[in-house]
Amino acid sequence: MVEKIVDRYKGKGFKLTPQRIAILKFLEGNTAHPTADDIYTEIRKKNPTVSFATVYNTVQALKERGELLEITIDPDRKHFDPNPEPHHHIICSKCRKIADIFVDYSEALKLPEEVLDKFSPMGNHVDFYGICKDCQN
Amino acid sequence: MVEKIVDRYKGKGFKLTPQRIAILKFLEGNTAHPTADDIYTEIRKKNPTVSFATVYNTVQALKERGELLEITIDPDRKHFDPNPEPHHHIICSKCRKIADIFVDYSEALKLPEEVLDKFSPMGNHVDFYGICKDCQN
DNA sequence: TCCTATAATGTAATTATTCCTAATTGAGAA
DNA sequence: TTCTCAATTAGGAATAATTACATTATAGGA
Repeated sequence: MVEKIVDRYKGKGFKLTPQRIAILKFLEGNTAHPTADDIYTEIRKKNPTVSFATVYNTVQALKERGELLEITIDPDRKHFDPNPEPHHHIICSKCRKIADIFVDYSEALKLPEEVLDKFSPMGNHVDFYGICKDCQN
Repeated sequence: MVEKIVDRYKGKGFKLTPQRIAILKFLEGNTAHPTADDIYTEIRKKNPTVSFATVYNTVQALKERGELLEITIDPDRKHFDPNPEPHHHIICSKCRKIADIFVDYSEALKLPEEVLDKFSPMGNHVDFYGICKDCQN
């Protein structure tokens, strides 16, 4: 797994450090939509000196490379999604759990003329709100 | 205008104070999607003693009554929309301006079975991203 | 192995928001 | 109109999330 990560970033102007590798390993295939604090807390278990600054620096660097999405569905904090494929999310209004929605709605999401007169659209994201089964008891 | 506001809230368990009336007046018909700070700054011009706590208390109370929407499209700060009708938004990635989109996409926004197995959806909101004409120069 | 640009760290600073509490006040009851 | 009390206020302190910065360390190419 580390080799895969090394291969992926080798010679791409992305300096691989133990801290970054730890963060990348944690994010790899992670569908839990962690917050910065989630990442920090997890990484600290094995790398107790990693700072928040490094976590934020790294997610920022990944965002700029288009390899990480910043999710704004939760008004309380940012969540991150290491799956950069365009997709959507649903959040449980009670426990704040977030799940992925892999449906391409772009055909349906047409904008009216009066908006197109004022904006050139570049993308979209659908927030769904609901209650998860776990919270319905 | 003040009379309209008084009529609307009279006897509804929502205590009308001068501060709240000032905030309500500012929000009435406001399509600029102000932040808490925008509201605070504006209200302070005529009511220099109003505090942030009052602004937050008031938007919270309005949110709970379903008269105000909290917009999460901007990762940097919350914006508020005094139009409680379900609608969507587009934000300019450069100047952060937000505009309303009055289109009902709910017919198209169906969720796949595997999501419905885990969540009972209650609503949705579409974030559009783009560049506004003002910023294209 | 050496060099250098880049990254990490720790801390301080910012920003956004919430909490706390004593004092005040709106609005219904008398 | 006056009284009463629960709701609301101001203001500052507390919290949380994020960013900035100066210094130190190190990854990775020469």
